[in-house]
Amino acid sequence: MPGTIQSIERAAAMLRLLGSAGRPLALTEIAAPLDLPRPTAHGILRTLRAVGFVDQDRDTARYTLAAALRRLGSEWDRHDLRSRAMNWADSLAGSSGQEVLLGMPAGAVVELVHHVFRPDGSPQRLRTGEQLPLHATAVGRCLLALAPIAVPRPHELDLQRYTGRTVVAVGTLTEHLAAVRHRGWAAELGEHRTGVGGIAAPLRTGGGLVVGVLGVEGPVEELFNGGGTPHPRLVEQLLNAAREISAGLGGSR
Amino acid sequence: MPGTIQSIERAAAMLRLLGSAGRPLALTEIAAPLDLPRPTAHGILRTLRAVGFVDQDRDTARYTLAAALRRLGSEWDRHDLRSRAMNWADSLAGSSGQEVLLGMPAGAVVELVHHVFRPDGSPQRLRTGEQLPLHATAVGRCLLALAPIAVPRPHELDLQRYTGRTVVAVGTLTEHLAAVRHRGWAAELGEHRTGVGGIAAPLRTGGGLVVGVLGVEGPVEELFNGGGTPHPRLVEQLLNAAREISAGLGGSR
DNA sequence: AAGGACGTTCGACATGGTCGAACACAGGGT
DNA sequence: ACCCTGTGTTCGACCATGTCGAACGTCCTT
Repeated sequence: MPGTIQSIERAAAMLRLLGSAGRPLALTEIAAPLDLPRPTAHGILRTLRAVGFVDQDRDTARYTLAAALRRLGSEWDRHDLRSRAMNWADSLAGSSGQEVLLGMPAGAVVELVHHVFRPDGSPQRLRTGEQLPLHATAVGRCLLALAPIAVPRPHELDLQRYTGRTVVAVGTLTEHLAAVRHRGWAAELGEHRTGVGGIAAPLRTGGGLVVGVLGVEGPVEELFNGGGTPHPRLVEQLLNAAREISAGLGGSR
Repeated sequence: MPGTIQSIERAAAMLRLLGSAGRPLALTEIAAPLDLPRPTAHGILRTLRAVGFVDQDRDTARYTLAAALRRLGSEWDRHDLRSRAMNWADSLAGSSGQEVLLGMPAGAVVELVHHVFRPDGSPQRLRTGEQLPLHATAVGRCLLALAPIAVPRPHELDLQRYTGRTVVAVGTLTEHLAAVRHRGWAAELGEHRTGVGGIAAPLRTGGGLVVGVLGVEGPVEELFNGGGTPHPRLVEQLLNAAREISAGLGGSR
């Protein structure tokens, strides 16, 4: 049974030490707890600095963990959510007959991290990476209402008009968001693209934190009945998928 | 000028690759882009797995970034906030003449990551690490109102009574939280400890995310006037310090 | 059954990592 | 001003450790 690579183990121990320290550490404060000679510790730190995992303060010569390590984690968050949700998203497109969107908050927009084509073979464009307005889409509304910390507040948004139906009054939008909070899901009828509507439900991790949103999008007349209410079966399918995905993230609805 | 440690550089490159991949990767999918022979790549992965930075799926043998890397980042978040806020917290204790608390959400409580003594030389105990109830303290109220995603909802809390003034009705608490949202800061008069009150303001990162809370605590009669309203100058000092800390976190009020 | 792809182990070997000695610099004390 | 101490960094001898070709075992496809 082959062993492990000592220098890599030492580097990892160093990163853990820096991660759990309450402040930037000096070389001797790193070498001593790890029982390493100073030049050995210095060589490892120099390498970690070169690869961008550790920063060194120019004046004090003290070392801290670098932001690159944090970025490593959040990039993985995005892909982690995608990999955990895509099977359910695919399945939802099949059962609903509509296209399905998986989104995450990204500043003043919602960014699609996964997109499933409407399964009718019609010509479609892959929308992964697309950024949608928060106020005029169901996925965006869902985040505005249920992840208010992760996105700007309604009055901070540039409420641009996309169609004749787009809500651009803060007061009206705020009322809609209150309804979303009450129901637990969001809806939108032709506000972003004429004739196209959507519904959306939040994805939560443990502790209830909303980290993403699952949405169904399609022609208004297929998603909604005459009174502007989505078909109950469709809402049920959406909420069920969102619930399953959330459970897989350590959360629930 | 000495060089860097090759094996550590290779390990870092591997972590970056796994971090930016959209899915778990097989050994060959890791070795090829890095131009490493498979046994070399395997040795590095085996080590990264041993130190807890990489996970390997038992069935598929594919590799992914491990949660330990994410934890490294969030531990640093705690200490990062502390190091960025402590100067302002110290200064606020000096200008207000009261003890100052710096807290972060921690499940169903707010945990103090920094505590500044009341600067009058009276006997005091260091409270760093102490966990305070969300519903009965100003720092907790602030998180309940302004970081609702990071903490449980009011009706999910165990509304324990600490003094005769503690609010233990969900409805009343919810009204208080609405007032906090309206004002942008929280207050508490003798609800956690008899005769002791506090006020608190949120600390935000870029995007408005509330990640912590700054609070002032002291005798009720020193912080509040007869009508139960905090002295305006004290609120101003608190909000100014919170604003400065938030700016340093890439955020604003 | 044969072949190919891939994860993992083995072990020879050479090179890359280690680390004692030395240097440079800063700060404090006399 | 000089000396001492502490600490970050460099140098280079040396050998231990990391590398990697060959081989093995497993799984999948034809």
